[in-house]
Amino acid sequence: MSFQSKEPADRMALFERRCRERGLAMTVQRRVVLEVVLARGDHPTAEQIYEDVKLRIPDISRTTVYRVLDTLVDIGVIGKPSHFGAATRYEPNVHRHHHLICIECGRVSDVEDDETVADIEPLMRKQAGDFAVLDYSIHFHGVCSACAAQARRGDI
Amino acid sequence: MSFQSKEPADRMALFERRCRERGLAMTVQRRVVLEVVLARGDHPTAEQIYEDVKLRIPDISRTTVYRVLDTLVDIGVIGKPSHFGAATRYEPNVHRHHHLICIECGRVSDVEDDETVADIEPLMRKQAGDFAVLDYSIHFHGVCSACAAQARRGDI
DNA sequence: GTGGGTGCAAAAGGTTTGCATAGTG
DNA sequence: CACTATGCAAACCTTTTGCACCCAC
Repeated sequence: MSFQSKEPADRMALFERRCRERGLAMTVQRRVVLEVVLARGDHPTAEQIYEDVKLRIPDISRTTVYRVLDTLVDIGVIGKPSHFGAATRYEPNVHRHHHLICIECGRVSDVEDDETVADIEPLMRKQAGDFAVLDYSIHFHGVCSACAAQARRGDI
Repeated sequence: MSFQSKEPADRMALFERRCRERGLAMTVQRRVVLEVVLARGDHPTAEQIYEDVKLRIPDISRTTVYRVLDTLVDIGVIGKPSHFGAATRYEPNVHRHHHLICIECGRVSDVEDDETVADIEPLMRKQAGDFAVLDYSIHFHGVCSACAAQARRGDI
């Protein structure tokens, strides 16, 4: 598990390295979008990033911001919080439970919380600080048995 | 922490009770949308639910499905997995970390994982089963200090 | 009968795509 | 100079809103 420094300068160096490795052009747009994301401490949406970038590149297009963000996530220089995809999902389960999310096929399945609660309860208190934690939900990312079997058969 | 049975019959009884308590009409649409969500073991999108419901109520409108789903979540008879909202978000953080999500203002902040990993590692293995867990991320839901302060001042 | 619920159509986000142009390596 | 990345416009997908009609209570 390689820890990546959050220092903008280091991250920018990582960005340049990754671009060279993959033969990607280091355009002004990519550089500025990355700088903007690093400069914000929060979790901005594409639109918020677009607004910030426009201050420095007034003629940039929204499309470019979307494409650049995708690229930056692909090469691992910025992150994208775990999401179930574009559309809202619904589920029969109304009590505390967690999710297994297959990174291959996207299928989501439930994990009951049961005795796990005991493991996390102290963590909830610890993480609280000045944030009052009321509940939590864990997203487990991995490969489901179906996709693993498929990969084993060589379909990759 | 009240545990709600997932048995369709029980859930339907709960639905009827909640509707009566709140003076909500028990329409065919609400009943069928609920039945459809309970009948599916997965985490369907509104569109998938709409398709299923249309088999039984061919003239139902998409709008109604959206509105009914909202209502069913409100009265707690179905769930909606934790989501950061409509738009995709991006973040500087690329290593394992978790999120505090304020249920009042929607602001998201990071929680470093650090020693927490040790607490969860056995859980990752335990939950695995035939699902190969590669990573996980915890969403903590609660009230941030700013919103708590605001509530204390009576702005609720 | 009355008020909340539904259906329709239109609009409002958010994101993606096709194609011509511009800029990087 | 070649090829990739960008910009524009239009399309697409998901969700919300306003308004008239309908039906459960």
